[in-house]
Amino acid sequence: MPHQPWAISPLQQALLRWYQHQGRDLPWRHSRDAYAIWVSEIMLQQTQVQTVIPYYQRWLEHFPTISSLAAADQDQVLKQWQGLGYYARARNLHHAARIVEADHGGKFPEQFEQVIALPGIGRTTAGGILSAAFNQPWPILDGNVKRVLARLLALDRPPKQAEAYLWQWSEQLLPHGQARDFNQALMDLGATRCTPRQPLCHDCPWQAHCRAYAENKHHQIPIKMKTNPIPHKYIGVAVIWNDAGQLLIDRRPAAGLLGGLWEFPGGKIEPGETVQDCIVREVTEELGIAVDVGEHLIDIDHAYSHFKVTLQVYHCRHRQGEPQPLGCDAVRWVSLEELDQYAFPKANEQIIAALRSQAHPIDLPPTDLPV
DNA sequence: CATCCGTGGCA
DNA sequence: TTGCCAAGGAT
Repeated sequence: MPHQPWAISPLQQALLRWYQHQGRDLPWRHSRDAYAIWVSEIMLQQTQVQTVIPYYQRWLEHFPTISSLAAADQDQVLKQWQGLGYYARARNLHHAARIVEADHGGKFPEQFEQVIALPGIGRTTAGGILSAAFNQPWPILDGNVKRVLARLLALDRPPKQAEAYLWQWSEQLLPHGQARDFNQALMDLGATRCTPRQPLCHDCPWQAHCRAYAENKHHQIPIKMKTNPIPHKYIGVAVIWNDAGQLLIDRRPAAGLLGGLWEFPGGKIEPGETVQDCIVREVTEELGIAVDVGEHLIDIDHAYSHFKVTLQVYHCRHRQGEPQPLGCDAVRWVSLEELDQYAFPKANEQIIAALRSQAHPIDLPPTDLPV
């Protein structure tokens, strides 16, 4: 802590002055509602501002209060989050809203210990909410702040390996009484000037204070960690039709990858297995039904955070057995029109688009698909 | 403490 | 086309 926490250093003043004129005008900055700011902070985790803005607006129209969110069911919540990714954020936000409703009378807590105890809220998000909503002097250390501080200090190792040190600096730099603006200013600096590639040092309020710039190292800092190659998986996916022209979808288990989202059934193609074999095996294991595999619909390449997939999607005809949720949470027959009501992963949206643009169930051969 | 967890934009 | 990167948290 500085000896005089009320005094503003030239470093702090340069940033605050810059923010006053060059700071971004973002929707959540017009609000002091802790809930609205909370929603923005969760959506902004690992996600860029321009991606978040339309989701943020729609979310607050749909769930304007903590109570309305707490009262919603998980399918509604995930439908509003569909396409944003990292779906545990939505599940945790929903869960936390119910905790606030039950334990805090529906009012977002103002004590740090109570805030950080909520699921999905860590130290940075708690500090972000409490500083933005109530101007409380809690520091933050998100990706922007890590990069800005790494350059300011000419950090000689990856920020990940110096978290405690960077937290100390974030705390030490924070002017009490102006925590709201200062934290927002730090993030704006990282997002608009001190960018990952080609930082705009000529237009940076901290140029004169920046050690990386002084040493001409701003292009090499922050130092990167070496990344491991990611695996590629091949997945057989079944678009299963019944005689009523409906499609079979299942809901993924609540935990793990894409938890709680609906999908077209399928699974990993094992070594030495054809796609058709894989699909027949998977629907037997996961749903307890027999299908005939028909025409190829589409191949979809998709990259997740730690592996890549190719989905090989085939039309199928339901032959035998009542679908059961053996390897999933739920199963349902739905019409093509009803698919809109369910939250699907991005890669599955392309399947739906292909179905809408290409085949209509009435046009499919009813009984004599090649096996 | 390393790994898991989505998606879009960019060079 | 491919890899990197972005307002992190949970386990």
